[in-house]
Amino acid sequence: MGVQERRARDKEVLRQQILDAARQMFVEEGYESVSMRKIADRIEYSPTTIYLHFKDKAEIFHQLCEEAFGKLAHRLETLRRRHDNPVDYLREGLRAYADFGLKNPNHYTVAFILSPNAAPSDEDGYAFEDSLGARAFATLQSAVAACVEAGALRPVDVDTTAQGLWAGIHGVTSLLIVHCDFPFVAKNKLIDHTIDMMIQGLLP
Amino acid sequence: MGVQERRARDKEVLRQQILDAARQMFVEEGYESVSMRKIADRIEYSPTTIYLHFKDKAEIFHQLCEEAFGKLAHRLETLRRRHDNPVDYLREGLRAYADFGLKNPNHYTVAFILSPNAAPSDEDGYAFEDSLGARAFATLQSAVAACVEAGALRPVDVDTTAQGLWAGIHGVTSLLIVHCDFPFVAKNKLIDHTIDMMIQGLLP
Amino acid sequence: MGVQERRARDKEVLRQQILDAARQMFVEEGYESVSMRKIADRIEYSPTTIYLHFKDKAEIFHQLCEEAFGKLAHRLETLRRRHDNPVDYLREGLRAYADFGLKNPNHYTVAFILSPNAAPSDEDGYAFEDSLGARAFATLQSAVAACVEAGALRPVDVDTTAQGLWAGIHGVTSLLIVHCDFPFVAKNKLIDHTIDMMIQGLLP
Amino acid sequence: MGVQERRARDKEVLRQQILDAARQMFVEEGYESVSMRKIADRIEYSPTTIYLHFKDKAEIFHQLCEEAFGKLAHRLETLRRRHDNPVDYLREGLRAYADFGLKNPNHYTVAFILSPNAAPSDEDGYAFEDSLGARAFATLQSAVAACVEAGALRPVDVDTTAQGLWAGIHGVTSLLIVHCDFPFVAKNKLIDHTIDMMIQGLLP
DNA sequence: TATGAATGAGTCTTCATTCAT
DNA sequence: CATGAATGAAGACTCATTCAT
Repeated sequence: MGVQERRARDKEVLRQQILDAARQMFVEEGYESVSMRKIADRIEYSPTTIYLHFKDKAEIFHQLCEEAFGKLAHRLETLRRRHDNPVDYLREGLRAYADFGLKNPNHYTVAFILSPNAAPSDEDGYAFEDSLGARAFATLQSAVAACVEAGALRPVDVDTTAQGLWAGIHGVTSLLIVHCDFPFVAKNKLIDHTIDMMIQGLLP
Repeated sequence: MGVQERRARDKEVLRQQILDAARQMFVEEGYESVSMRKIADRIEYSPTTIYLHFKDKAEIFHQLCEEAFGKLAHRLETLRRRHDNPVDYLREGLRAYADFGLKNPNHYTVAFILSPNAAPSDEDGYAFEDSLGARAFATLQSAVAACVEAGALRPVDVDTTAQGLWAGIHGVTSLLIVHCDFPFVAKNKLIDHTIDMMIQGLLP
Repeated sequence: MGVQERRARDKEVLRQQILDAARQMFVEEGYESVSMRKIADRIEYSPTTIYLHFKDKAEIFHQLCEEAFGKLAHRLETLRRRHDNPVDYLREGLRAYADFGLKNPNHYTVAFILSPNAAPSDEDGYAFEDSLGARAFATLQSAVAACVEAGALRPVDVDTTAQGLWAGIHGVTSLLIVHCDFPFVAKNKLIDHTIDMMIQGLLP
Repeated sequence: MGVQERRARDKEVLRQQILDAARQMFVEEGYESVSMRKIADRIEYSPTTIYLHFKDKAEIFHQLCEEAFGKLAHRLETLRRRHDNPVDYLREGLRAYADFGLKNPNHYTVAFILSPNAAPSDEDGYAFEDSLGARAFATLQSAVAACVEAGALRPVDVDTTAQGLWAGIHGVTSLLIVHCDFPFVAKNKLIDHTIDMMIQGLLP
């Protein structure tokens, strides 16, 4: 029995090795330029072995996305439980989103910056709607709704506003990650200012 | 001498033919999926011929990017001349930026979305800072400055604000390009709302 | 001992499962397209397990061929017992031969149509002469001899005639199998006509 | 000018080298077992080079078929011009068919024995009906028709009879080629006997 | 100037098979 | 008896690129 357990653990370890290598490489080189061979080389296994763990390249990619989405969704949900004031939660949620991205730039890049178009997901019908990404976004959306209902924000359209806020915070996050050489002002200052600017514009 | 001139002209014509074909194909299929052979097929020349005009695929692409950013910069500068009210100009400039991205999704992707590390250009990476893209950003920056000086905006920090606005508009633009499967509200609505939200938050 | 027996029985059952799955797949997809993995998938065992029962793919196939030819030989011998009139038997035997081929096209193809050199069996090539296929041919030969002895056919050379008849019936069978896209007249009509033509030409 | 000519000749030579190698290998190993790599190895060129001359493996195969069909059709048509008596022509045509196969066993094998199913010919819609093979068969068909019209044969169905005759002669030919180890009676004897048997059975 | 021929390296993926368990 | 993990070799095919002409 100990044998089976160790095997399962070994398998999981290798699976994670593959995912780690792939995530890093996708970020470094982009989806198309990463090949199964290169991933295999990096982890020092044969290409065939990868196919024992993942159906194909697209599956690896999608798995990485879900992983990142899941982490983020979890964090946002945890945060919500800690806040009574909806606007505070909105602000903190956006802040947490950016922090998550900056602390997990590889995960963030794969899930949000690289095109899902990159991974064709043929018949699979990998739909953003069904993913954990959608769940993360839903959290934001309901936060906006709560604010509007509470009269804490102008009576704006909830969908549009939620998407606009997401766009804004994604913008800062991705610029800071991708164009890390650009002479940005201090990260925190920029993030806070951007959030302020948006929320300020939504107040009654 | 007439002969030499005609030759030079012919050469330039073919060069443009290549760029035209490539531009269209990059938009349609993305950088990685376009091959020299396919470009050659499209213009009905041999692949070898392309190498007489461009060092490699990256050079073609780089050229197209500069071309596109040049247009953007030019457009922003033109816009400026048409606007007296600095806030109006700011709004229109941001709008033009987003429009540009949506019309040139692949150029935008390579220049702004993807990591410069991942960028295909051979030796040096596509350096955003040196490009015409930087010139476009400078225009935005001076627009913000103008607003503040005119008292049309709160006395915010110009750099931070300009970068925040850029982040916001980049966020919408890139989300719309990359996550085109996401059920966004109407593109124009989302863009306008995002711009409004930010500028509203900056008014005195 | 009961345990050993049950084990032996289980083993035989699995062996038959493998053969059944393989037989069907060879018919459906052809020799080359069937892989050990696919067979294993079909019977829901691991690929490795198959190797406990068969040396390799060729052995499975060889086994299936012998099985099939055994059936053909058996059928021809059964037919013989049912017929008094030697010419009737000859006719029915040829008919049965063609039917057999059309029902087992892949086995027929490997055993009779393809070059023994091309045959997949490892070391020695699938030796027609040693197989049950040879036994089937022997039956045909003796049927011709019986006809001639009975004066039911012209006093032709038995060997030549048997080989000619075999050639003829093999011709129809293999054409129908291999050139299945050719606009043949109805299969049965063609087979019957060919048999008629040949036997008619042998009558006194 | 001489340069262009030599180039064209060189190209044709290489093309033939490829075809020759492929034909032999298809005969020796069967369609599936022959790979582009192996062909390339045999002619000592890189695999890529083959793709400069043929679209894919199937195209090579089809080309080989057409080549063989064409030769045969040509021979049959030449023969027809030499014969007045339709039954004589029929007999000689069948004889010529067998001779062709025995003298060009590789061509014959590829075109008639190996399955056209082997070469999938996807969208191409490679139809036997359009091929030179159809032309060869048409010659046989019209020979039968001529015999029947002239009253030299029984009033049999022309299509069925032509196909039956083809089947018969193909049977001898292919057996003699493929099972060259089988203790057949003398080749000519067997061929003649088979033809006799069939034609005899068709006489009035 | 333009090209046809050629290639080596690379793409994803599947194969039959082995080995330790 | 059965298997999960692993692999080296091979499959068809495409790539960017070079070289002689």
